[in-house]
Amino acid sequence: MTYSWSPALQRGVSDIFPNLPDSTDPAENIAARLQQASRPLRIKFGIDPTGSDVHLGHSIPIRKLRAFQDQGHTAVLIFGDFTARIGDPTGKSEVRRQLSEADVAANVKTYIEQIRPILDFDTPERLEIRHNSEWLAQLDLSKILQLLTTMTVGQMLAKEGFSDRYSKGNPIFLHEFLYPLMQGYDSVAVEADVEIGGTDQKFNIAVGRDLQRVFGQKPQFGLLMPILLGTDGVQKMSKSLNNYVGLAENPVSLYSKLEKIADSSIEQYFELLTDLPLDELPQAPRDRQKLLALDIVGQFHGKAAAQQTQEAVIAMIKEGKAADTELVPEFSLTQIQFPVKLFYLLSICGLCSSSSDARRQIQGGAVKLDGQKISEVDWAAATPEQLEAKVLQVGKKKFVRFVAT
RNA sequence: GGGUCGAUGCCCGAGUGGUUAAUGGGGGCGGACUGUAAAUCCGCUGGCUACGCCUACGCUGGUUCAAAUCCAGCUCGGCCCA
Repeated sequence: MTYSWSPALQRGVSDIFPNLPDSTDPAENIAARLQQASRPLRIKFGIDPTGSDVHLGHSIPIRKLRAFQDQGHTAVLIFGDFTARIGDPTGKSEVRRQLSEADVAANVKTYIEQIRPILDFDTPERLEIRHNSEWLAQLDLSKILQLLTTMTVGQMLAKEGFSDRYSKGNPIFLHEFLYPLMQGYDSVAVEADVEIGGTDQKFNIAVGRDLQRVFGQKPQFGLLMPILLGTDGVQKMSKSLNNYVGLAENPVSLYSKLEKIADSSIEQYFELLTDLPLDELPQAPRDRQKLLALDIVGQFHGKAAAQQTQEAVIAMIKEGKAADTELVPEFSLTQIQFPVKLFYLLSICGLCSSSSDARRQIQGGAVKLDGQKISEVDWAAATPEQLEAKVLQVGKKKFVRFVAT
C-alpha cells in the first residue's frame, strides 16, 4: 500500500510543521514522509474528557483523524483521563477545577458514543483507543524530573496564555507547567508519527516533538486545524460561552442552530465540517445555510432523517406549526399531578430553567400551547385531557409534546 | 514567613449602616423587525406549584432596632520584601 498527502488530508489544514515544502526529507516534509512510509502511520489525537458534551469544534480534528483512517493509517485516540484532572491551561485565563476519577470515567463513556459516527470503529487496525493514565499514573519522580529538565521557565512563560496571565498578575500554579510535558509524553508513549490538534495546540505538540527526540524517537509532525467559530460568529466555539453545537443534540436542535450560521463563518463550516466541494456551493446565503444544516445532520443521523428534519423545522418555525411528532420531544403526563399550573409545568418539563423563569416567560409572551399564546401567569390545566397531544412551546424553538403514557 | 491591597449576582463592575434581590455595562432569554443571523427598538435576567415564603454581596462569629456596608478570626488571591 502506498500513501500520499492527498487533498482529503490537506483540506482545511491551517498549519503543518515541520514544513519545508520542497524537501524530500521525510523528517521535514509530510508529503515525503507519507510517500516513503512502508507502514501505516500512527496519527495521534488527544482529548481531555472534562465535560459531557462534545461539540462541532472538537469534531474537526476527529474528522481529520477519520480522513487518515480512510487512507489506511491508524488513528490513536487518547483520552486524557489523567490530564483532564489537571486541566489544560491553553486558552484558559484561570485555573480549572479538578475533576474526580469517577467524573472522568463517565465522561469518557459519553465521548465515545458521541464520536462514534465520525470515526471508523470497525475496520481492524484503524483505531486504537488509549487512556493516558496508562502511562502517566506510572511516572515516578525521577522520570518526572527527566521531563522537567527538558524545558525552562522562560520557554513555559513564552507560551501564550501563561504570558498573558503572568503579565496581568494572575496566578499560575506549578502543576500547570506540567501539562504540556504530559501531553508531550503521550506522544512518546504511543510513538506518534503525526499529532493533530487545534492551532492553539502548537506549543504542546512541539513539546511532544522535543520529548520524542529526548527518548530517541523520530519526532512527530504537528498538523493544526483552525479553531471553529461558535454560533455567535465571533468567539471560538466553546461550551462555556454557550455558542456551541453539541454532537449529541437532537436533529431538530442541530438543524436549527446550523441553518442560522452567520454568512461570515459559513465557508469555514463547510470546509471543516463537511466533505462537500467548496466551489459548488449555492450562491444564495439562505440556501447555503440549509445545505450546511442538511449535510451535517445527515452525518450524524442519516440522510433520510436529515431530510425529514428539514421539512419539520420549516413547518415548525416558518409556519408556526409544530409538525412531525417524532421530532418534538415528548413528555409524559403521568409524571404530573393535576390540576397543574402552567409555570410549574414549564419548569418540570425542562422548557424553562426554573418555575420563576417560567413565570417571566409567560409574562413576556413567549409561551404558546398549540399555537395559542398564553399570558396569564396563573393559567392552569385541570385534567390531563386538556394537555394530551398538545404542543407546549417557549420562544421559537423550544417545544414539548404531551403524551398520555 | 513579613508587609500591603483585595474578594459583590453568569461575567465585569458600582455601592460603604437603614424603602429594595442590591446602580450600570456585557452576556443570556423573550417580543417586534428581517431571508435565518447580525444591527436596531422594547421587556426580562436568585429560588419556591407563589397574592406569600425562602436564600443571597469569600467563610464564621460579633456590634446594632437595622449591615454587602462597622469589628474579630479564618480561607483564598494580587503586589512588595525575605
